Amino acid sequence: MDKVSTIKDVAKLANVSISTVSRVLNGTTPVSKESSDKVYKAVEVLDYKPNAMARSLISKKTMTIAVIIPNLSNLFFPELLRGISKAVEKEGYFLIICNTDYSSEKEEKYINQMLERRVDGFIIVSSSISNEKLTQMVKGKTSVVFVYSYADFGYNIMEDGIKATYDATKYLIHMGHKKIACVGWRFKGVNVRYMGFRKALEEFNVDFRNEYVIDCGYSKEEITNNTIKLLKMKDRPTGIVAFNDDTAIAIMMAAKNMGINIPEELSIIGYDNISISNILLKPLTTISVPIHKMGVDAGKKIIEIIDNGISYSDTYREKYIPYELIERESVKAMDIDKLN
Amino acid sequence: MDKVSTIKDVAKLANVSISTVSRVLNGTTPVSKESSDKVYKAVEVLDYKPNAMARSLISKKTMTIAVIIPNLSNLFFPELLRGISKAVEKEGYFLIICNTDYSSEKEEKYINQMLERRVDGFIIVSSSISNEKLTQMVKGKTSVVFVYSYADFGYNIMEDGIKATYDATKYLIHMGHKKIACVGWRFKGVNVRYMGFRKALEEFNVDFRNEYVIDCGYSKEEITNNTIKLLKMKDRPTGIVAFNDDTAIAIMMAAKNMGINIPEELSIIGYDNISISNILLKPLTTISVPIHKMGVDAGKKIIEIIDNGISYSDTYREKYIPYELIERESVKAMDIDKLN
DNA sequence: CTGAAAGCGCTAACAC
DNA sequence: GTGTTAGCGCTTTCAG
Repeated sequence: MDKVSTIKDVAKLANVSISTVSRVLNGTTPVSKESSDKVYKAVEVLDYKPNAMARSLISKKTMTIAVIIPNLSNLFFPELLRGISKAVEKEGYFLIICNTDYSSEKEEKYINQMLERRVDGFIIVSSSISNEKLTQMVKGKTSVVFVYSYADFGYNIMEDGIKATYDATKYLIHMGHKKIACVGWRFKGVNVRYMGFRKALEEFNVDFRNEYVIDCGYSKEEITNNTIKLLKMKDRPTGIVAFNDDTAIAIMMAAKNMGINIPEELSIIGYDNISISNILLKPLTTISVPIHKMGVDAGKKIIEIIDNGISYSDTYREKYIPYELIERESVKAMDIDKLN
Repeated sequence: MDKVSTIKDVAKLANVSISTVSRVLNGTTPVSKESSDKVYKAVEVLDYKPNAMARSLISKKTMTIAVIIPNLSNLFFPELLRGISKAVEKEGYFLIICNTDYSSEKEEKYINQMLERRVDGFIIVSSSISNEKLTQMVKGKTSVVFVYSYADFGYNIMEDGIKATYDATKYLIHMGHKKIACVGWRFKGVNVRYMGFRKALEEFNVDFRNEYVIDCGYSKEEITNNTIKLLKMKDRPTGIVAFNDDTAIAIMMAAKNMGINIPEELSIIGYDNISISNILLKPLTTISVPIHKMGVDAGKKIIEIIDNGISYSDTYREKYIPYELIERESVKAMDIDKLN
């Protein structure tokens, strides 16, 4: 590899001091045309590129934002990323992506490494770190925006998850379903979706059955295996509330492979409305969340926080993002005679 | 924001010199237990995190790899990213993602900025920069791996695009189609897919019709509009070769909205086999490319190049990646009577 | 307008 | 073992 040239090389070739080089390159102080011409020529000849790290060391700005995100397979995340990326690039910031695989150890590790890199800010998505730890790690130390993370400080973006899942469940109930299962996660983080599910069952007097609660985490494989078990029950559910579309899709595939028709024999409602949910084998009825917009919001917000040095040290939560239930084809109304 | 502490603060608090601090933190030289204990305690108290930039300035290593990628909407790219990310994280590297929106200006800008940041290497995906420019910009200056980019130097990863598209087109021909269109891009970069399409038509003596060539770039909107036009033709094609699955999906949707059934009235073959292609409204017949594996390969390779200082300055192209045609449900065999 | 010099936070000789 | 010193590549006073 060719040796990269430094400001010194440029200065030497242009026959000026390094401060002059710095000045013409940054336009900080007026410089004679003669000098600046010489500098530009030298820069050209040497293909000089200022070292951003040396610069950052002084300016204390890295123009980079760390995105801590649990995975890239669930399309929700790339879509969010797209929004973040769009908002942030416009302002000249760059994104470093840290994939945690839903592991809190990895998440901690990455946050610390990003802190060492002195990134200007963080966007932490679906954090799986405990609140106390999170507080200790980042509160007051850097700018941060949370998305789907239940921190008790900082700026948080998400919709009302309890209500949304409540609505999804209610929808199934109103469609005449009595045997309703949920598939997702139960014990990870604050489980608003599970809470919403329970709430709806309770409120509408639908039997809650523990064997209809599938707590399987986020891996496709686990979801599939557990769903198969669920659908093999003698008394299987007629409707499933999936805690996200990614899960709903896995359930659909499992059902398809078992020869169970959707929605005739099994209704499914998802959550997220990821872009592909309407072009599936059976277009998915789901809770639609403005994913891309959330990304853009998160991106804009983190920059605002960085630029204005706002510190949302105390609890602050954006008003919940609006969501909406989209009816497509994956849920069927139960026959009247089956209603009782 | 709290002031972040430096090695100096630690040294002062621990009552040792900064070199001692550095030594215990890096384990470079033995240090007395007494000193190291004091240092650790001070680090703890001050919550000291070494400044990675200062460190990089000396070590000339940033442990970061820039990924230049045209967009995040086509699922091909997130899937590739996932592979890259997986391979690279294992070795302690981080990814900085640069979204070019298929714009060569943006691409140039980002490459230069990443050069300024002294990233250890680049993975450039689907570059839209000319070969000369690319050579001038990066050749000999940094480590780089290309994916789907037709550079005449460096390490390149891709499959034999001409042959693959030839196979896709041949498949349609063998299924009895005589009126075959292609939808994709024609003039961007080296257009191997278009070449493969033409080659098959020619070889099997199928009429080539210029109005069946839809050169519409990558935007969903353009694809949709152009497809509608194509399908409104009095003498519309019975089969379409889409240059990627993302395009195939847009075509499917357009057809659906026009009330045209797939595959009964229109056959479509895609390219990429992105993960959702088999759970679509109509599972897509497509050319399957090992996307995730390509990502992993790219990640492994760039690290190998960085670590060993290998410089693929001269033309070097990995043996083409294997691909395979996956038959699903989006292509129909034409009736015998229509064969002539 | 321009150069010399200090210093960003750290590592790596170099002495003791 | 440990402290002092010289940079890494750059920006920014401070003189002139």
